[in-house]
Amino acid sequence: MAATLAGVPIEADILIDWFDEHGRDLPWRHPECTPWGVLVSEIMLQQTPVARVQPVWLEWLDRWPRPSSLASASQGEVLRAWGKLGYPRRALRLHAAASAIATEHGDRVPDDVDTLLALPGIGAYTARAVAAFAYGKRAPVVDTNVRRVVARAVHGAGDAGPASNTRDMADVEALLPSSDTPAARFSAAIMELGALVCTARSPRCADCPLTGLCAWQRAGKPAYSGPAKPVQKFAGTDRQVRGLLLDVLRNTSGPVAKTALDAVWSKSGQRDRCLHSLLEDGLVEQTTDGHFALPGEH
DNA sequence: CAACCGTGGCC
DNA sequence: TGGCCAAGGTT
Repeated sequence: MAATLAGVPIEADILIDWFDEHGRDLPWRHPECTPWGVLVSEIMLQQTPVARVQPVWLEWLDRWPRPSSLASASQGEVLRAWGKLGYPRRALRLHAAASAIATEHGDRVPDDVDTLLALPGIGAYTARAVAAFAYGKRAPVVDTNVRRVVARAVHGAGDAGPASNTRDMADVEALLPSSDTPAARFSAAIMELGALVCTARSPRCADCPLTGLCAWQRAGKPAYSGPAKPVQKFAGTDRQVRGLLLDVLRNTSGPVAKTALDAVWSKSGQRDRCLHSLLEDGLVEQTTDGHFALPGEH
């Protein structure tokens, strides 16, 4: 079934040629972008769209051009600069990763997957994305875009089922060109195809370079028939409340009294639970006089 | 493996 | 309007 795409060099070239012509001009793809810049982009892009990441990324690289410069900032400064990208624990983990890189790796982002995996906030996807995009290495880079393209083009399914790291990486491994540079370009290309053409909602099959090779296309584009994808609620959840609490601290220069935090959510039980969880996560600190502040800002 | 962790835009 | 979706990771 995967035989149509098993002739790797041809399909890889098709995708790479398409990417050369249609890939977006993103700052972290510029030749002068450092591995550190690539790492910062990958962390910011975890579950956050490119359009919101780009301006923040530019500020960060200007302000903290090396891991050691970010490591020198306080956690509060980092959380403020993170702004509303979401999932602020990513900012803290990136700060911690920067410290480890500065002190244990000579201020140079590691280039091998296993070393990258040992850093906070870097998982299976990000480690391989950095190896591929920052260092031009051959590694199966599997994100939501790649999983969708493989599900369709290779397996003929309408969409990817539940993620299975081992299986998904094996699928991509089988498509990857054998040498480093083409493999890294292929990884960027297939991800970009999923982002721009083979999209989740209304894929633009008419613009797809794989039309004719795509198993889903040849099967008549059957609808997705796998298990229903879990829907993440947001309104009313702790995630919303934590976000509201943190937003107060981001928008205030110094420590705030608890009454200021009490104003953002009416349910006191949930409010307090969320404040405690933020304290436990190190996203908020309490001052000696009982006020609350971003970590390291008092 | 499932649940949890922010935020905003789109159809 | 509200569910879906967005370059995941950790527990």
